[in-house]
Amino acid sequence: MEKNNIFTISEKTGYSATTVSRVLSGKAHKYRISQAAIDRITQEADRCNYRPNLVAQSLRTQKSQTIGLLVPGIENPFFATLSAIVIEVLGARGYHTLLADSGESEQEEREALRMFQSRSVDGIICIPVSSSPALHEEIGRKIPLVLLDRYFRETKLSYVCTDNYAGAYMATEYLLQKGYRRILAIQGVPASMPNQERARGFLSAVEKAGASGSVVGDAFSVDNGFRETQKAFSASQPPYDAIFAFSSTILLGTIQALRQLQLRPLRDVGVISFDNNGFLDFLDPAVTRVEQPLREAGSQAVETLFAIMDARRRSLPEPAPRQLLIPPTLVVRDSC
Amino acid sequence: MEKNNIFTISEKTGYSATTVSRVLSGKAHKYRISQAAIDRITQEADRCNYRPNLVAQSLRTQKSQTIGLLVPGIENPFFATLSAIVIEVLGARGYHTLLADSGESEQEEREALRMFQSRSVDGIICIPVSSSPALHEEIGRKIPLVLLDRYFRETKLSYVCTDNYAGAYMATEYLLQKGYRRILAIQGVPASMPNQERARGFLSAVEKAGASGSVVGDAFSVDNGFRETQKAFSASQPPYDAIFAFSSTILLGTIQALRQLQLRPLRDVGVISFDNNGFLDFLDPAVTRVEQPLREAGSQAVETLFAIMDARRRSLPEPAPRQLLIPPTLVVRDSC
DNA sequence: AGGAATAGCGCAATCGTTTGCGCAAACCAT
DNA sequence: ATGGTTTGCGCAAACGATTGCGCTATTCCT
Repeated sequence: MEKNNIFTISEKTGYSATTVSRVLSGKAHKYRISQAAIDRITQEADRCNYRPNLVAQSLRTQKSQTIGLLVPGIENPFFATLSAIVIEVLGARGYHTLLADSGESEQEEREALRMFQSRSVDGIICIPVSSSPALHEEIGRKIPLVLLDRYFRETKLSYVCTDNYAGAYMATEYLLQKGYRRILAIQGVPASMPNQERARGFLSAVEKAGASGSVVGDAFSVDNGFRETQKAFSASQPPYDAIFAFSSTILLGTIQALRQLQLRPLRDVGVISFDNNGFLDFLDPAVTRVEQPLREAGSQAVETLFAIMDARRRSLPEPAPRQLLIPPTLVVRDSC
Repeated sequence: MEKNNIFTISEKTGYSATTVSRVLSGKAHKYRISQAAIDRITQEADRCNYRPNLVAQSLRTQKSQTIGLLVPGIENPFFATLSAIVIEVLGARGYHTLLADSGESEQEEREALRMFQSRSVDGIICIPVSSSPALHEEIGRKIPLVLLDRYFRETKLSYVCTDNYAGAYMATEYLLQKGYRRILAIQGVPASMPNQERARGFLSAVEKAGASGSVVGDAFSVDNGFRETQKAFSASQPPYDAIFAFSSTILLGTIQALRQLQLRPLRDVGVISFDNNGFLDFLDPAVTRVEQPLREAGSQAVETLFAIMDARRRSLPEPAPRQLLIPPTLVVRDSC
């Protein structure tokens, strides 16, 4: 395992480490290095298969070509897809991704953010867990940071999120238009912003139409969907004619419960869901749903991050935070 | 953004940077630092909220507390779950994860591995894409490396994979035992090792029972499942009474095709699948399947990696490669 | 009292790059 | 010949930590 750095190349070629560095980092022209030197050095570099030590490079330049991505649970297909997109888009720009998973724990989130800092990542994309923006804002002052998918109500931080209000409103309107009048919405974590917005959208659509609707539940889980559905539909005369599941996990619980109760989606009760999940097409009937434009969101987040990074690099005045709400789309299938 | 390193702490406290470093990296006792110094230094460190610069630390110690994880597509729920587990287990050991996604491209895989090297990660866990082990073995000589989920037939590298042969054999036996005699297996990428093993397991079970079976298809995709199913079952007297899908994506295609052909799983044709995917429980009927023990695999991979890292650290003779095939389990549901 | 042992700490080199400055040689014009 | 540019390159100081070695007091032992 002989070493292999700019000094070894320097010795072999007779040029100084400085010149070697300049050639190999592509600054040859800027420093007017002769063609002869360039040729000799690059030739030797290939020969010994030289790769710059990125750690040393980072230390010196204070840039790591790395972005920290913090997600609350990569096993969730929603976050997995989003991560894949972010990683891909970053890769296309020559950046690597340090991925941390907070597992929905505020504690873990704090640690991950600190770790990103210690590691001097060049930027952070974060799907936050905590309810207070304090830490994020503190970190955001030092390192460019963009929130993704979730945001804080009052914050100067940039974010890119789904317009959950609009999505829920749209879904509810669709149900109403189809003739459903008594709608049960099963929500996820009540404290989370996306959930609140969905609830708000749902309720305002219901109210506007003068229909009746209630919001129940407390987690983005299959279990929660199951329990709430069972509770609501075990009466012989259920007070609802449709269900709006605020996530695909909730939906699955709902489906399971309905099946147990011998009720069929569409025929006995209208069903609509939130979330992208190709799998919903394979249920019978396929489930009508509100889909978030993940690719759009992921690349906008990266875009926004790079804008901030760029401004800081040139020490321009920080641009106004870019706070994007991307409208989701209604994917119509056969469940209502 | 005032800086905040061992020198600033050194100045504030009057101790040398050396002592500060020793205290803050927990080596105080080893170097017999006085309690007074320890107290003063840690106090100052908290006060200014000091975090060691991990980049500098890595450069000096040649350890990064980072593992490179290379997956062929994080948006695939299977890899997403596996990644989540690996990340979690690594985190519990105090390691961070640099995640790269090869997107099933050999080119990307090469670059990612090189990048890991430049970054001096302490170890690599890789779900490989390429068919030749050459590069992996080269890298593996320099950096501890473990293959996960896929492996190379003749290699000295350690790996942890599902015993796909056993899994397919088990599934096929189950079908046979249920009375199915003419089984269609729809496979994924024929060149990939897991696929070959599944095919082998399927065929040998069929042969042993003297039943009839064929293997068709060429991709782990919904589309492939759809096409092959349609092709095989559009005749009025289909030559098969059961389908074995080699992945859950293939299965979905199959379900779709059957639905179009007005055939029902279980009633008209037995269906069994490979892969973990909780969603399979929500199809109607729920799909019987061969599930891989992902948690087991993920943590065994980490375990194995650390064993190699440990041996190298103490420059012990490299232990014999650990090559694990983990038996999957049959999850019985209602589709056959 | 004299020497050895120990406790407590610091010097300076090191990891591999980058970069501000400056220096010598070559070239050009007067 | 003189002075001014331009060309091509190298010195040495960073970046922020770690660590082998050694130095000075103090304590201990006989």
